[in-house]
Amino acid sequence: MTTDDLSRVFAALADPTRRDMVARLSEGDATVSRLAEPYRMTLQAVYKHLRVLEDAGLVSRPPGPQPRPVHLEARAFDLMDTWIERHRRRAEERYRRLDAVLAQMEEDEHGQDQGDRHRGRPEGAGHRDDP
Amino acid sequence: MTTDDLSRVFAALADPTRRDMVARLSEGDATVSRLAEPYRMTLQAVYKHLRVLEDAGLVSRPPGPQPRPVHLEARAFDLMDTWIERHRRRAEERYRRLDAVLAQMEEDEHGQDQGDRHRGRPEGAGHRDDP
DNA sequence: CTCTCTTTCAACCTTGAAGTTGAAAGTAGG
DNA sequence: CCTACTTTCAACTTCAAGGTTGAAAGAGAG
Repeated sequence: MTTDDLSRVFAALADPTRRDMVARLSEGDATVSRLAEPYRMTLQAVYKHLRVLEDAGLVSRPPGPQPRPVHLEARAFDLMDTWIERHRRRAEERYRRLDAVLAQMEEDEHGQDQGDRHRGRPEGAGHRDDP
Repeated sequence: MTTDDLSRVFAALADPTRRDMVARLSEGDATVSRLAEPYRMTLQAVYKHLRVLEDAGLVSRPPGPQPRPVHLEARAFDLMDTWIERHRRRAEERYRRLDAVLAQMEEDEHGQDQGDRHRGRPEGAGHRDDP
């Protein structure tokens, strides 16, 4: 089911430790050992967290000489941002247009599936994250 | 460890099904059975997902008569939004001010822990999500 | 009252996430 | 070369997340 990009980003940020790492990296790149300092955790665990952030595209580590610094990829925020904004906007717009709400209520009460609002949904397979 | 609010919201949206539910709810409230239609999943599973969304504050279900509709709480997006924007901004600002980067590099090379940047972290307990 | 639909509770299974330990490669620098 | 630090690989534990089944309450409609 190759978890999609969005899922990876959200999941990555669902962990407080990882969020803290991102927060600190937003103030500047850092070596892993330096990054790991605050946490009561094995170094390997920190590397694991970094892998998750890396797989989500939130962080990069340029190849090369040994102490390779961790770098925040701020562009990775865009994915979430656009998703969130899209739906926030949809919801707010709907909230403003009262008529739409009323139409919805009528449709629901009459049970007539004549309304073309929620028709032809894919029924099971593909979701509709980013149409 | 009472997972904090942010973690709950991010975790809630880390699941494709749940994200799809939110996407559809952004177009209008819906009854649970209607919401459940597209998914190849037990009704109980859908209720579980709704519980997660509800606990995250992303969704509400007014008490009252039986088919209680599910409603998107668009305000719940604000939490994530401010978090994301805060760090995105920090990162971008840092990127613009080259001098800061240079100062950082010097500090790192000299190894002087005189910099008050990362000092006195709570060592494992409280993180610094929303100072 | 009874039948049906909605909603919830509980026990269970399976899988992945987060941590740990232990050990092995790389890559310096002395 | 040897020593130390960084990075990764692998096996193993613990526990919660997503699903399932089965059954029990609540609430409306006949």
